Amino acid sequence: MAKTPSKPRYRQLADDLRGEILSGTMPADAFPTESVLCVRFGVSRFTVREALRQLQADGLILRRRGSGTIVSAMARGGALHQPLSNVGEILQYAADTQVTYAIGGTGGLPAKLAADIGLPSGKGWSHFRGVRTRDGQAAIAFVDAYIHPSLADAVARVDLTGNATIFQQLERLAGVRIARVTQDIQAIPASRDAAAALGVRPRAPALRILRCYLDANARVIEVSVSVHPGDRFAYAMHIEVEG
Amino acid sequence: MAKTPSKPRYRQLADDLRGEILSGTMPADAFPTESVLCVRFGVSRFTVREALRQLQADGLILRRRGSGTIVSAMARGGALHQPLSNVGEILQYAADTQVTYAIGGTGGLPAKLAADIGLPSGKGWSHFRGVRTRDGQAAIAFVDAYIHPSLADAVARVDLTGNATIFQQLERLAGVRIARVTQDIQAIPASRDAAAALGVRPRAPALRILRCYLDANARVIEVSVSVHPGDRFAYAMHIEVEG
DNA sequence: TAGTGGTCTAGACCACATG
DNA sequence: ATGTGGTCTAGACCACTAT
Repeated sequence: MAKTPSKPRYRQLADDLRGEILSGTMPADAFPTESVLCVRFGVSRFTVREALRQLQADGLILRRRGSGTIVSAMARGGALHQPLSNVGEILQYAADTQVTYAIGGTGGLPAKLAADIGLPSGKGWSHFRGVRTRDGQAAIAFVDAYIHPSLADAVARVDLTGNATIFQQLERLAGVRIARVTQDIQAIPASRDAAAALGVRPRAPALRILRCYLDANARVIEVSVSVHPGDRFAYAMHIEVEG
Repeated sequence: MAKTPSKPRYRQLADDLRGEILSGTMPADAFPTESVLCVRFGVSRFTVREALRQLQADGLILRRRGSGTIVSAMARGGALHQPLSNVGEILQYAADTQVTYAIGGTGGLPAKLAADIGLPSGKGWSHFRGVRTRDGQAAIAFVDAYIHPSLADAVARVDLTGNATIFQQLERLAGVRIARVTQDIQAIPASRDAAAALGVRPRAPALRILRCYLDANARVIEVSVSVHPGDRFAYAMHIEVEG
């Protein structure tokens, strides 16, 4: 046997249902009732509701008290929009993109960046700089990443080319676990460096996403600044309103 | 008695704890245990966990199996960042901002906008155009909003000045309930109209947020396009990584 | 080992939408 | 009136962290 991390049952159930929805097996207007799912899968209502909560957060289903559950129209929607924003996926549009990093040495955080996130500049942060592309097309992101000094040994083993994000590699190499990510999104004029890397005019409108990756103790493990060309990149998300 | 919407107990509990956290009454490193909260508030563990789930989604607390619950460092953080992103609040930074709308008549959705969201242009959509300001300071948003034709009668009663969002008013006036909001965030050059309203150069970097407000049946009730000046506006959010 | 949060059960009552 | 999803209880066992 391979390793079996023993997924919780509600997650397994959610995965099953997600498969049925995305493959089109599930009729859009006749999603099973909670009680039906209970008997069909032999689990309690708690487990069913926990699974459905995940699917709802993923934007796959809509639920209404008294009325029932339906499959979201967008879930089967065509190729244009893919507004699926798993809490995890939102960070790893990496699946079909590739990145190439160069090592930028170690030092303190840039003063302006440190001020923005309310951290001392410090010293010993590892710096990477890279470009993310999609299928060999034009670049979609110019990225600066700064890794906490305590992870310097893991940094030496980071793969500089591929499609994994740095924080994913850190989780594997250094045994840290990211518990929360903060994002700060702003429109800025592209810097000379970014413009050159992205193939746009200097000062062209660009989307800057400043991310802080926190571990379970609220310590900042990584800080990244992604600059995206305004005409080639949009950040899609959706929000469920409280029931 | 005034109306008592009878909030669920887990929400009441969440509000109480949120108050303690934000006021600083709660010691950051000694957040009560689930079992302690059960006896202190006389509720079951389910109710406590449901409340804590809300606080966690709001970014106020961090939880770890075996270890316990702690108050997020940012929760007491200074004035600079206020990364609180209630699922609901994320849309209504309206609390301390004011808006002034003008009626733009009725008609079809602009062709380009309709194409972006995959909707037919249609006809009979009500159009508003306005500016949102913060405390009389410079404008922070130039907004175009389009309301679904079926709500035309409610539109006539919309308050054009104040700090409520249009979709909040529609919920009250037309009895519709917004179940989901999709957002599409992009950097664009400010149009002439937007630049004039926001007091920036034409073609200056601006943040465009395209929102679709969906009801429980996944019907698009409202479409809004907000243009924010890049140098005065940042969109802050945070993401909890799955446990 | 003791205590934490994570998963799960088997019930119950309620608010709400639909026929 | 029936059935839906939303709230809530009182238990239980488990995985994990800390000591």
